[in-house]
Amino acid sequence: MSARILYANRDAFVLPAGIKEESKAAHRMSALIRTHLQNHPAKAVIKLEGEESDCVYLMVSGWLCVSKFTMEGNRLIVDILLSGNILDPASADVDISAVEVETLSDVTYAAIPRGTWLRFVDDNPDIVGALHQETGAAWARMSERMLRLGKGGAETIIAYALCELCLRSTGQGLPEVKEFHIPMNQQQLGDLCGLSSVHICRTLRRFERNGILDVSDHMDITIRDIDRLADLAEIDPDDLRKEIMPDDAPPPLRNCS
Amino acid sequence: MSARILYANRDAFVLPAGIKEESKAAHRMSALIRTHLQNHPAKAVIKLEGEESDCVYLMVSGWLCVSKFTMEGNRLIVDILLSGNILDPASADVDISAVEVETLSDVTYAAIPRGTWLRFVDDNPDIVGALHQETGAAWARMSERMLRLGKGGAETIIAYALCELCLRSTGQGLPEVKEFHIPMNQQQLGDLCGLSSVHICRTLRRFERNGILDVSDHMDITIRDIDRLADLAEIDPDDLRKEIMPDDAPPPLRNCS
DNA sequence: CGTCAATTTGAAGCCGTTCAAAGATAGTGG
DNA sequence: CCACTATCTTTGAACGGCTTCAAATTGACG
Repeated sequence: MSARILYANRDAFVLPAGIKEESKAAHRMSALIRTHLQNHPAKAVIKLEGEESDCVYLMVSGWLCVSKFTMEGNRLIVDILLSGNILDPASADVDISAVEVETLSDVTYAAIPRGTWLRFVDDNPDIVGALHQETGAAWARMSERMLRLGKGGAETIIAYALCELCLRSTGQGLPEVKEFHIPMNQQQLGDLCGLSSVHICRTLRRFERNGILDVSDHMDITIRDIDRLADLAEIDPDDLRKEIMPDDAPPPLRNCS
Repeated sequence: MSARILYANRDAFVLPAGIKEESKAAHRMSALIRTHLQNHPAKAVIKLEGEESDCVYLMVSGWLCVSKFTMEGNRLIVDILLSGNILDPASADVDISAVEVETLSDVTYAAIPRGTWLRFVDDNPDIVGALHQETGAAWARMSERMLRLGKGGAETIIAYALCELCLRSTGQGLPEVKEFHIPMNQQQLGDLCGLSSVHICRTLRRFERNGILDVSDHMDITIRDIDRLADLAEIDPDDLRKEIMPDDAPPPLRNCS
C-alpha cells in the first residue's frame, strides 16, 4: 500500500498510489486543484475559529499554521501544514471551523468546497489510499508532538519541533540537512511548543552555547550536532521520517507568483 | 453533509449518511464487521508501539486507549476510543504501529486488514462522507486536548478530560448527565492529562471540596456543579458536543459477552 | 535618525513533580 | 471470617522548571 500525493504548481497533478500521470483520476485531480487555486501573502488569516467553514484545503506550497485559543487568549499551534498536506478545518459539526488558519509565508492552496471534494473522492476511489495515508501521517505527527507536550521538558519539545519542521520542510533526511529556515518568530515557535517566547529564547541560546545548532537572522537554523539534537528530541532520525512523512513525498515546491 | 456511523452488536450495522439499513452498502458493512469481530478483556495490550500493524480497528463497544511512550518510559494517552471510533495505528510508514493500543474495559471491535478496508471504501463510496466526519471528529478532539495540554493548568486539563469522556461515553449532553463511570485509575487519568497521578489525586479532591463533583469507588463521577466544571474546562457544553461528537452518534452499546 | 517589533537577560514566584510513607480497598487462601 | 498481599489512593515536604514582569538591546525600515 504505497501511496503518493504529488502537487506541482502550474502543471499541477495530484497522484495517488500507482496512478499513471496520464490516468483519468490524475487529470481530474489536476483540474480540480487548478480550478480552486488561491494565493495568499504571509501573515494572512484564512479562517477564524468558530467561523463558517465549507472548504477543504489542499496545500500546494508555503507554510500554514493551524491554531486554537484558550479563553485568556493564549494560542497553541495545533499543526503546521506544508505542501501536500490536507486540512478540513470543520469540527464534527460541519460548517463551523474548530481552528484558526493563518499563513506563515506566502502560500498557495486549493480551497475545495467540501461537497465537491467528497463527491470527487466518491468518483475517484483510486485516491482513497493516498488520502488514508496522508490522514494517518497528520495524526502521527500530532501524536508525536502531543507526547512531548505532555511529558518532556522544554529542550525535548523544542528540539523535536525543529527536527519535525526540518524533515518536513526540506523533504530530506535529517543527517543530510545542514541549514534550513523556519518562517516563524520565537513567539510563534513558543505557541507551537506550548512554551513562552522567553523560554524559547533561553533554550535556543543554550543550544547555541552547547554547539548543537546556530540561529541567525530570524530562524535560519544551522545544525551543528544532529546526534545530540536528535537525542534531545528523543527521536531516531530515520524512524521519525518514516513515521510522519508519507511515502515518496516529493520535495516541496517553491511558491508560485 | 450529515453522516452517521452506527454500530450494533449482533445485528451489527454501520450506516453512513442517509444510507437505508436495507441498502447494499449497509449490508456489506455489516458483514465486514461481523466477519472480523474480536472480543478482548480489560487491561489487554492489543498492539505495541513499533510492532507490525496491518489492521484498521472499528470500535463496537468498550474503552480502548491509544498511547505513546517517551524514552524514559513515561506514557501519554493520545486518545481514547469508544463505540463508533476508527483507528489505524500505522504511521505514515505503513505496517509499523506508531502507538500502543490497550483495552481499558472489555472491548469488542472489528480488526479489518488494511487492504480489505481500503478496498471496501473503494467499492462503497457512500461511506466516504461518514469516514471523513469520523476522522474530523477524532482530529478535533485531539486538538482540544492538545490545546489544554500546552497552555492551561492542571484544573483545566482534568476538567476538560472529564467533560470529554462524559460527553462521549454517555452520548448525552453534559447538563443531562448526573453520574458516569470512567474505567481508568488515577495513574491512567494522569497519563491522559500529562500530569502525575499525585496531582490528579490532589486536584480531584479539591474539586470535591469545592462541591464541583464527587468521586467514589474508582472513578464513579457524580457531577454536582456542571457550570463551574465547564468553566474550569474552558468549554461551552453545547459547543463542545457539536465539535467533537459526530452528528447523530448513537449512544454506546453495552459490551457483548 | 527615529520608531517599532523582536530578541535577550535578570529576578521573583508559582505550579506541578518527585520522593516517601501512611491509609484504603479488593482479592486470596487458610 | 479473618489475615495477608497487592494495588491504588491520599497526604506531606522539598525541589525545580517554566512563567511572568520588566527593562535593556538589537535589528529592520522609512
